[in-house]
Amino acid sequence: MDSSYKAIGVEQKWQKKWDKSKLYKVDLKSKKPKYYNLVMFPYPSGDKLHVGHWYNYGPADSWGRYKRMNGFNVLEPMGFDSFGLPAENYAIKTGVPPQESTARNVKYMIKQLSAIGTMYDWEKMVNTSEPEYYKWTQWVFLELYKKGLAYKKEAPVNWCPGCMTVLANEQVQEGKCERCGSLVTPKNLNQWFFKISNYAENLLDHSKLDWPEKTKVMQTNWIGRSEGVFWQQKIKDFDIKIEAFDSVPQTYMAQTFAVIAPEHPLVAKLVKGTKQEKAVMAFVEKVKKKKMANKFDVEADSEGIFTGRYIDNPFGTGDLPLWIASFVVMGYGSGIVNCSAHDERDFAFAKKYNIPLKPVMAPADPVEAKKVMNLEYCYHHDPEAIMQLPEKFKGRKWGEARKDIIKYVEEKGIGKAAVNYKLKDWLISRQRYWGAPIPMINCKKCGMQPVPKKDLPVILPIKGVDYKPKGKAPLASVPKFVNTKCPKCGGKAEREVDTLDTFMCSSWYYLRYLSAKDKVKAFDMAAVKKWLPVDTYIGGPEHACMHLLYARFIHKVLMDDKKAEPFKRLVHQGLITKDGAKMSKSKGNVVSPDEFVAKYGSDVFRMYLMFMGPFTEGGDWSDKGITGIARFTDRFWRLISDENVKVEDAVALKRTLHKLIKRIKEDIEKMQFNTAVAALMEFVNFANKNGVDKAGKKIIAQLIAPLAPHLAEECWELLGNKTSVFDSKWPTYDPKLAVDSTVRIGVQVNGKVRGEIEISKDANKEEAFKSAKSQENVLKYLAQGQVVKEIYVPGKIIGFVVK
RNA sequence: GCCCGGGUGGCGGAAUUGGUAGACGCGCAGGACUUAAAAUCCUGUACUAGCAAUAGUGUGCGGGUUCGAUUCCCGCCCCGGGCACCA
Repeated sequence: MDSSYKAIGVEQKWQKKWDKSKLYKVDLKSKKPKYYNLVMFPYPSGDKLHVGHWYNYGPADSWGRYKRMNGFNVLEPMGFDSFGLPAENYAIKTGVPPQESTARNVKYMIKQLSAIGTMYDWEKMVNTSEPEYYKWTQWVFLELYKKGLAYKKEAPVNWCPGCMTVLANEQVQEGKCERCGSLVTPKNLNQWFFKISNYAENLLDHSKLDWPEKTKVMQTNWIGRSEGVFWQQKIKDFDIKIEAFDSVPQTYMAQTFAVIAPEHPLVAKLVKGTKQEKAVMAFVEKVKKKKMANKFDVEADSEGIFTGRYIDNPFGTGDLPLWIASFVVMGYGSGIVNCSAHDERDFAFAKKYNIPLKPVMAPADPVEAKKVMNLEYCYHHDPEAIMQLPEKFKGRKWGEARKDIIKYVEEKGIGKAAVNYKLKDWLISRQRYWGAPIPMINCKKCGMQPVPKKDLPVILPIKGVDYKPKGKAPLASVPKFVNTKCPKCGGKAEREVDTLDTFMCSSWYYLRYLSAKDKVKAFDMAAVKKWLPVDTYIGGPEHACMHLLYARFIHKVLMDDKKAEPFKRLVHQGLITKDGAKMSKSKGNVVSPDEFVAKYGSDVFRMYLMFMGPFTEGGDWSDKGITGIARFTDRFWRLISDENVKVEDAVALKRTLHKLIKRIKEDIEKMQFNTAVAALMEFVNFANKNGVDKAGKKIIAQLIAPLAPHLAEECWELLGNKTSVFDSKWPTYDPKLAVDSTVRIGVQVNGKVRGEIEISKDANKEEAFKSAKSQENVLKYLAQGQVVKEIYVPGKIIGFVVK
């Protein structure tokens, strides 16, 4: 008789049953404790799901199933982040409207996702490119606009003169357009921003979050908080006040020059009509081009030019010549920096252009101090350094004097204590078609007006759109879309033709799942209060500084609570590589799960991925071991379906089962699915020798259920159950039974293992040593000298020290 | 350059409040069943020596602490990821 497990048929059978019985439909109002198990939603490309998708969704689903069996009402939704460039590029190439290709891809992807055997509640699905979704994305924009967090300003974009369009950073390769190869140039455009920088301080607070340390550190560094002062100063002969940020204000007496960023708008004004104007502007152009082409080398291209202007030095140490320096970052601080001898870059710059330097601190060691004062090298970042100047702080330690110096410069009015961040405001407008239109209207009379919320959504037109870029956003080519009435005065007005960054769609979707069909509001606050924060959010670490930061920001704004957090526990799945490289279409190394799933079934494939190693670490793909899991699955099935198994040792079976329940629980809680699978294998090996009763079979069917849902259902049914194993209660264990009564421990002499004894788990010292000394091999080594120390750690080790 | 991870058999990996390193699986070798093969089952498998008992070596490298170190400390090397002129 062929008793082997027929995975394919069984899996289809259960997927149909689950579907029909609506097993995974979630009642959001249920009284059961809630559990929001969220996984980052995918972009619906037309490609098949690859191993990476499975590695993400399979274990995430196993986790949800485990929580469900532990009595939680688990919400496990799925949706599609469907706006974005690939569909638009496809449209440009083929003329197929993104609406069509996207709808097709979504349909295809739902089918594939279902084949994994996940418990998604498809009734709650969201699709960000559908009007019923992006209507509310627009609504979110208007909320931010209302709160004064959305504004417009000029900002540079990557412009491809060949394609006549704006390029995303990743479309620029070595300064050239990735498609046509034209040299990309900077172009200033008036664009929309969100004031995420207003929330910098709140976003730094990770105290309520159970996130990987690495991710929190990445966000912290990204936000880049820095304490210091803004020097208050003016440019000589001009009525222009300028600030300069300084995180090391102790240098104030050391400042001998100042530098300004080449891109700074003041530059042209400062040199206008002077004899150096031409040279300066040429220099500025040169640097700008280099920076835009991403060809800027920090070391090699550190250069500058004197503006001919001076900063009215407020420190009484003489005026500071103002130079343009290529290394100054425009977007940080004010784009102007006061320079001193105690900064590596400033030091090198001054040496290069023969600008005088004046050290004000030195090491305690007099020989080194002399070198520093003679400018032999740049000395910095040492809090133990001794101040040499000015008189007021002379002799004090540099690190310690800092706060008094800040106090002093504030009193003198030459500086203001301040905190500065690297985090820049979020640029949300895109000169693209396939995105949510920005709901704003430009009226010549009334200015920029928000679209009234009752008029949402601003529908993205399908007909008459020229996807091919012609120098303007594609929507500008649709007069029907552009021409509208001013909501304020009723006169002729024009719509905003830019669309929203897709990160905006994904920064609030977890709220929409809770009320996907709601026609009157973006999200149901009662449901949000009940279901948020998301209990576990699973997704790739590449989103640490973009999506995860944006979502936290938007959440705080929408909740009107700067402390609100959307995602409580965050888990990053590891990356699956192929021959050490990230899988990608262009490299042609994408591994498809299809042939494996067709051969072994989705349970085996899922378990194999989990068995490969720790979930958070990923690994290099190899199909070498999948037969091991297939064998295990067969063995498992045979064990369950064999009715003639005799139990040899009932006590041992009981203890082994309780130990197993404990291990599986602990492993799954830590998302170490690999060791959970190993534990089940060990049990099957044990049961094949010792036998297992029906009660035991039921337990292992439950334990394997999160990892191999179809197999578990089939076993569960075979064992006489009429309802789903996922409606059964997760087995519990008795801690007293989950340990062995005896243990095998090693016996060491001088740290080397010389024997092994089996004794009762909590045997006393005498018993243990007696047993140890009954070992011939141990005695041999003990006889080599005097026993000076005896060590006994119950359940772990016996040790003797012999001299 | 700076900040995180990580380095364990032929391979994927297991084990860390310091306590028998290598669970589990793959692969390999031998055996059983079979006319044969596949499938399945059993046995062995870190390396070196030995028939074996056993001994020596062994968790990237070099030191240290300890009765005992994959685990703790110091100094390096290599791999992966992130940031990268942030004054």
